[in-house]
Amino acid sequence: MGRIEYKQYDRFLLAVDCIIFGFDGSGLKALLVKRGLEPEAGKWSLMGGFAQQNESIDDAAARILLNLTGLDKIYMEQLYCFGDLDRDPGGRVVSIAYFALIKIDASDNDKLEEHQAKWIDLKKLPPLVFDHKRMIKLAKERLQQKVSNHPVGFELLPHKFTLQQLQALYEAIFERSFDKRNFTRKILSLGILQRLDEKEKASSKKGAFYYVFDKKKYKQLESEGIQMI
Amino acid sequence: MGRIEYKQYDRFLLAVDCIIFGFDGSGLKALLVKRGLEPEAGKWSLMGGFAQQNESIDDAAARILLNLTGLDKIYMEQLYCFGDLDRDPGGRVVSIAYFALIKIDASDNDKLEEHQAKWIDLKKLPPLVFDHKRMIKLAKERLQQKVSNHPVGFELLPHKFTLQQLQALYEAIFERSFDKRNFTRKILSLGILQRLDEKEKASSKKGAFYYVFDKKKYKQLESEGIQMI
DNA sequence: GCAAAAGTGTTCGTTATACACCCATGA
DNA sequence: TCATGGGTGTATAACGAACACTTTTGC
Repeated sequence: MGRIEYKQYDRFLLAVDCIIFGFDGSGLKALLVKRGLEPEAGKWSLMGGFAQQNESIDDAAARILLNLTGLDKIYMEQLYCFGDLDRDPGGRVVSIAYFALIKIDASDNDKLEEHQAKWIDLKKLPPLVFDHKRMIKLAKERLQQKVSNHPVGFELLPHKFTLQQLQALYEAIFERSFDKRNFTRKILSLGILQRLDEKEKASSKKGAFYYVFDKKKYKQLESEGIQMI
Repeated sequence: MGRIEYKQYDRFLLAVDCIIFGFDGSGLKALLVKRGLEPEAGKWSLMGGFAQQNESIDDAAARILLNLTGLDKIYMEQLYCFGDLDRDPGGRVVSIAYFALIKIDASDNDKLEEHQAKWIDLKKLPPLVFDHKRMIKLAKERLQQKVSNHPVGFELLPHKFTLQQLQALYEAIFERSFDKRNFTRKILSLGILQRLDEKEKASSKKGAFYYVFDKKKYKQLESEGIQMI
């Protein structure tokens, strides 16, 4: 069985664009770069690149993320394939968008500078090339949906975090506020948080307990379908 | 701004594969064809084809669906992009899967025969080429999710239908049974069904009222986020 | 001792679930 | 008149939403 059967069909450039989310304690942020390629070079853009024949699309996405952030083994999920005729004025390019969740201070600053990358609050997005704003919008909706049913939000927080940080994250993702008592009760009742003896003392005199996410307990629940919010 | 900037990058064959769902009153069905192309010609397969440069990916999906069923303006949604290296032994092909919901008796039978297409119960799937079984599995999960929040199930039923038909559809999609009284109350409370004066008399002596889906009422609710099940 | 954030319970309304009988009709 | 599927109500449990005060401690 050869690899020649399909030669008469059209071939496409495949871009992979990454919506990289981060959280710094206040707003939800996306990591944007200054586009290095014509057309539209110098404009704000998602980090992207072209897929190569010798890698899967998932691998291409991981490569592009690694290239920008120096990070590996990151939570990443395919978002959508954008295939409109005229989405890229530089040519017929079909783009497969991925979204990633990273700890905002874990990435390699030298690499970020290389690409003139910046964390930009989702509420203050500058004009973006092509259909990248639409991609971010869709990614945010998917993140909301995802985080409602799966504890992926922890990917955006430091290893240990306070309940207030967690709540601030949810409030940033959903752009609404939650009642502190209800939120705490709900989250703790899931049984996937483990309280440490250690307290965060920087932001209050009393100090707030740190928690860590207990992946083992979560895995038990995952199959049953968890309701986070 | 020319269309030459990207010429040094790899190009890909893009397949579009359609998971076409139908419902015949008992089980949930998928429309499968005998593959007409090497490799694996003659094996059961999803209906698919290659995308062309002069059409959007969405248009390619619509073209492929039309080609098989003769149907147009069908509920269709992009499912996922499958991009593993070795998913198609005939070559490096990235496939974008779409799922469609059609009324099972609306399609053009001549066209179905041309492609040796058959409606096959999802619980009795034969071996399928490539990763098509995985595509169907994912499509079913997405359908369940979709139908929980949006009244797309109506796309699978005749224009007028009884509550029992609707319940049977939901039971087929979710592979579980619902309590008749609770189901009826829930569905009617949404206010998107309109009862006709007409009854279906074939399957009972008393006869069951026909309902139609009131799209206008639904559109009002849609933005708020509806909870179907 | 006071300012500032942490932590904690109760009430109420809504929603989901479980469950069984009468109705209308054609044969 | 009886067999068949159609149609309907109620009681209980679970969950989500609203709401305010006490605790700790560094200054």
